[in-house]
Amino acid sequence: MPRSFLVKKHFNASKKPNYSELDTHTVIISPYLYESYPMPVIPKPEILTSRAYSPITVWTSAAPFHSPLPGGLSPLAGYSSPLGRVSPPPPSDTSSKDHSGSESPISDEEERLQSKLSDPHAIEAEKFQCNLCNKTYSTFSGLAKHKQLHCDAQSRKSFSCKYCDKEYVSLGALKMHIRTHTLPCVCKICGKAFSRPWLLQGHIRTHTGEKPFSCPHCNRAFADRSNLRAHLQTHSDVKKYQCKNCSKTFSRMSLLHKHEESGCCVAH
DNA sequence: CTGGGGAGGGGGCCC
DNA sequence: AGGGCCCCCTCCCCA
Repeated sequence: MPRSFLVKKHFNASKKPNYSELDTHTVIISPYLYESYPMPVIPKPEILTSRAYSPITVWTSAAPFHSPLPGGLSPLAGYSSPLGRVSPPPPSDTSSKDHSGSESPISDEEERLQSKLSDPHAIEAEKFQCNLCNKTYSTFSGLAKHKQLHCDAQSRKSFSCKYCDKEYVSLGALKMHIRTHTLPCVCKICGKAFSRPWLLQGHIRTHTGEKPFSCPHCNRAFADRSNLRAHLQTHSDVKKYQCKNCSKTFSRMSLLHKHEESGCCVAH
């Protein structure tokens, strides 16, 4: 079943937002790709190594998340996701690895400045100087503005997405993320749009029926390597995901979650 | 209800 | 720096 609600269709180009700064050109896969596909080769059977599985991942608040953004850098107000899926407000997105959700404590610099403010002699003795670029300002507000617009942002290497509230440490990572909003890779056959070319190529296999990933145990074939990997779990006596209470193993984390939600953990 | 397949998303690593 | 690829994950559907 097509999951069209997950992707954006660019049927009407006039409705495409103007992402002039970071947008990438729309990628149209060459017709040759629709006609002939290089057959990926699996050199050897994929055997998943069992590893310790911790069913509950706890994202600690160790990593500081500096939330205040200058007005010009704040996420677009009222932006609605083009993905169709209506998401809850970002702060509730606890699954994201990019958000710790914790507020950073007052920085040393802020503390120093606050102590200055409480000490008039200190204010008189020296100008307000940026500890990063050594620029001096006659007023605290001037320094604060400078730091907010310049040095703090640079020192954090914080690149904020203008379509959501995610932040990245590099421009490259931000550009990669923005593709998930702009979806520049469009399927020539059905018009579905994807963030990356290889996602589009995987989608094209749904049209061609190509299944280059074969199971070495049962000769089933899959169009997606991840799905083959999940399938291989079904051949294993001991599955990858284990219930910490009853030790029953499952081939997928979702099945383990269902098992736990069904009351196993309560029963013990 | 459970297990599994299909389809797709996102971050990280490597070249 | 950017693209390709890999891995892990999620969601939906169906037998």
